[in-house]
Amino acid sequence: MKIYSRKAEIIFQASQLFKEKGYSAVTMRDIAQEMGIKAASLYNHIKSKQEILSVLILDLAKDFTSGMKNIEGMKISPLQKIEKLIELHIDITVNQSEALAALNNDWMHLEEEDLASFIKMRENYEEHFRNIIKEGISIGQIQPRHPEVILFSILSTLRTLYLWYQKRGKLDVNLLKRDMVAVLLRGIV
Amino acid sequence: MKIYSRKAEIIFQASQLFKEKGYSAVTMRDIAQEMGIKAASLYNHIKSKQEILSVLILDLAKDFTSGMKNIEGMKISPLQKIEKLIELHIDITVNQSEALAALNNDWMHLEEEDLASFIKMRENYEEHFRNIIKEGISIGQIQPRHPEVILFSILSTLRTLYLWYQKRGKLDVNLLKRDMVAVLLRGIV
DNA sequence: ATACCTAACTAACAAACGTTAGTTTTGTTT
DNA sequence: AAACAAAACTAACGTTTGTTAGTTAGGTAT
Repeated sequence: MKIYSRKAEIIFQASQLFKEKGYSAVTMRDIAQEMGIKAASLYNHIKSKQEILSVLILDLAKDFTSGMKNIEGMKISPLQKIEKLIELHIDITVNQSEALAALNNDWMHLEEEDLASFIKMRENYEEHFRNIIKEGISIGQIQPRHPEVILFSILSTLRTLYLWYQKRGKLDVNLLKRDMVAVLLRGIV
Repeated sequence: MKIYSRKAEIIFQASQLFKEKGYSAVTMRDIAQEMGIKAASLYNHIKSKQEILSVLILDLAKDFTSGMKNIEGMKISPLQKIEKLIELHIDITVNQSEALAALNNDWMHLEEEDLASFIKMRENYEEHFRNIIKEGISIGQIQPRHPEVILFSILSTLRTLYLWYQKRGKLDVNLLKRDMVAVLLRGIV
């Protein structure tokens, strides 16, 4: 992870602490200690603790949104789109697991417009995902089960993959993608 | 939810707040307000904020442990055991979603022996689950894929079911069990 | 040298935190 | 009516919280 500005460095260190203990349990003094400086010095680079959370979550949410837009524009089948979405989540898990943890666990600590904007983006993302599933069902490519159950079972696995990916010795990404697609789409029986 | 003692009532109200904002973001004054009393009054019934978390998480962890023990003792196939485990998780989701949220999100805020004891119970639970999967593979009842990937995809879905169950209008439990078993075991394709 | 910017520092603030001590209210039992 | 236990209260404590203000050290450009 190459870091260019002092601000980005702070946000990165903070994200690691957020991942471990959650936003509310991490203090500005914790973050400062990780940087080897005093808490007050952080404010030469960032506006507030809240700004750190906001940058982490909203930037990542935009990545998901643009990833979805990109995949939707492809001329491939619904099932292939779902495969691409699985790969998108895995790439993000591998490269930005700390921000992903914040997005998953601490989004409710965003304030005002940031909170509203995040919720909107998430609803929008799920809506597009659901439509791909529905289309897959309508052309007989996906089993005619409640789309909501399918959407949820895929998303909940992908969203919490970061918890598990680190624990089990960081296996090969391409292998992981293959296995994940197989298990999520074709089941285990 | 029938509540018998004042202490249980406090723990229940606290669990609802923990589910919304997480343990660290909830103050004793928040809990007191929910009870219609002052924060200091809580201490007539509980020892500490930490005790609330400990009761919530460890009691539920014991439910999982005893549920697993019960299912393991049944004279049924590995696949049927997994079905029973899925049903166990769904029952707990429906009846104790608040405690489940605490167990999922705030276990790391347990202290000392409680933390150690929780981690041990969780590792033990996963170990038994994994063994059932492995046995299913060895007798050809489950596809010969990495057991870890199967375990994770099932568990991550079941563990976060509480987030989704409330949102989508509390559908019938038996229907949910049937759909969940179908999607998790037989896939969507 | 001068000025200037970056990034650290010390010191402090007001608010919020979990918790304790001691007291009063409330409702039930004798 | 007196006694008792349960459960509330007020007041306060020592810490920790996010944050601000003003200052200082180190490097770069004029």
